[in-house]
Amino acid sequence: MSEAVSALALAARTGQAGEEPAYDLIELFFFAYRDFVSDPDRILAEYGFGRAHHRILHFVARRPGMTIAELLDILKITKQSLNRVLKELIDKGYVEQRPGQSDRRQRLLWPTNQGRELALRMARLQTRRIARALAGDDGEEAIRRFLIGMIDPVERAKVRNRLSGAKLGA
Amino acid sequence: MSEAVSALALAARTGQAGEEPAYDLIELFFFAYRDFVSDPDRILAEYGFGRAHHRILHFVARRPGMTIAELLDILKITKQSLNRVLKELIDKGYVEQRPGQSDRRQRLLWPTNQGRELALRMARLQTRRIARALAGDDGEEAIRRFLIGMIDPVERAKVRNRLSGAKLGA
DNA sequence: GGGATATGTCAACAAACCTGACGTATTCGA
DNA sequence: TCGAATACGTCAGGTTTGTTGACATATCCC
Repeated sequence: MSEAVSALALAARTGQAGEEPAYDLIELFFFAYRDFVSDPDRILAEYGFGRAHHRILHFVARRPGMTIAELLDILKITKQSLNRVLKELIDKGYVEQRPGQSDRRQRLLWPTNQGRELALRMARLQTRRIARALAGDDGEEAIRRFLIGMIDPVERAKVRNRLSGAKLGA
Repeated sequence: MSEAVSALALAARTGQAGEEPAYDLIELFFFAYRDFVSDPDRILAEYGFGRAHHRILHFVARRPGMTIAELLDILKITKQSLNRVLKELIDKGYVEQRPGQSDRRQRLLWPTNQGRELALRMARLQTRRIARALAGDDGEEAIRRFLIGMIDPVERAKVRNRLSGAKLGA
């Protein structure tokens, strides 16, 4: 047990990383993500939605009252790209727009009940997969640290704020 | 230390998963993957390639002599979709096709030197990110278990075989 | 009042996926 | 040995989701 640190983590520490690429982790990450997004895909198909709809709905449901600008910064896509998909979610009654209180140029995004339910349904499915992956394991904190570490340093602070501040923006 | 098991892992154990969705892990996974694939994106742009090229080249470089069928099973896309991108990689000299020895219907895929180098360049970049994420952490095995657990059960055995058998198929 | 900001929109295009149908070469089993 | 199954390629057309560039509108702030 407690078998010191892996060669990779050690290499990172000493600064001499990159002898042998971490092929297994690279591929595991690919396979894990491939299947992770396949869960919601099945539900979305029932509604005639795609992955883009899921991403938007998820963040709107999690952070009610978000601005367009913040959503763009999270998704890293253009506003034209966002708008096409967002419009469908609004037309079909999953998301609503309300003018900002302090700044009336903003059109804050809110989930409808329908939207909240759909988002929750997909989150539950993904949670089931995560729970299964964690079953009987006590390394959850290590995983959290790892995932945070995978994020661009510049983005990391933003993500932390978003995670802790979620749902409080309401 | 050794602070028992998380609520989520516990819920998975006891079978009563899914009270509260694991929003933080869901989102961390999204952000981590978003940035993970952005590394190779920059390199690919130099060559006029996209993410699809990367995935194909990666697996061909890792498992020289792979069949089309196996690649399709890994990527979970249609052969028409694969072929368009694969053709470009062949035309530009990053991948070669050779008839199978035992079964001459097969057109086995091999990386060229050029292809191997490009694949390695991107793998190194992703490894650097992974090494940074693991720096000073001893939870690498927990992460590996987690990622494997995220994969569809049916696929898991295949992935295990692929990981351990990689590069031996040559 | 005028510039910056937040957002929307029109148009054209590209990457990367899809379905469906059909063709060819090769293998394998009755 | 012949016919079905398999491995792969390809033609055609469609969808989703991203892009760039340009321009319009409403609001805020100095």
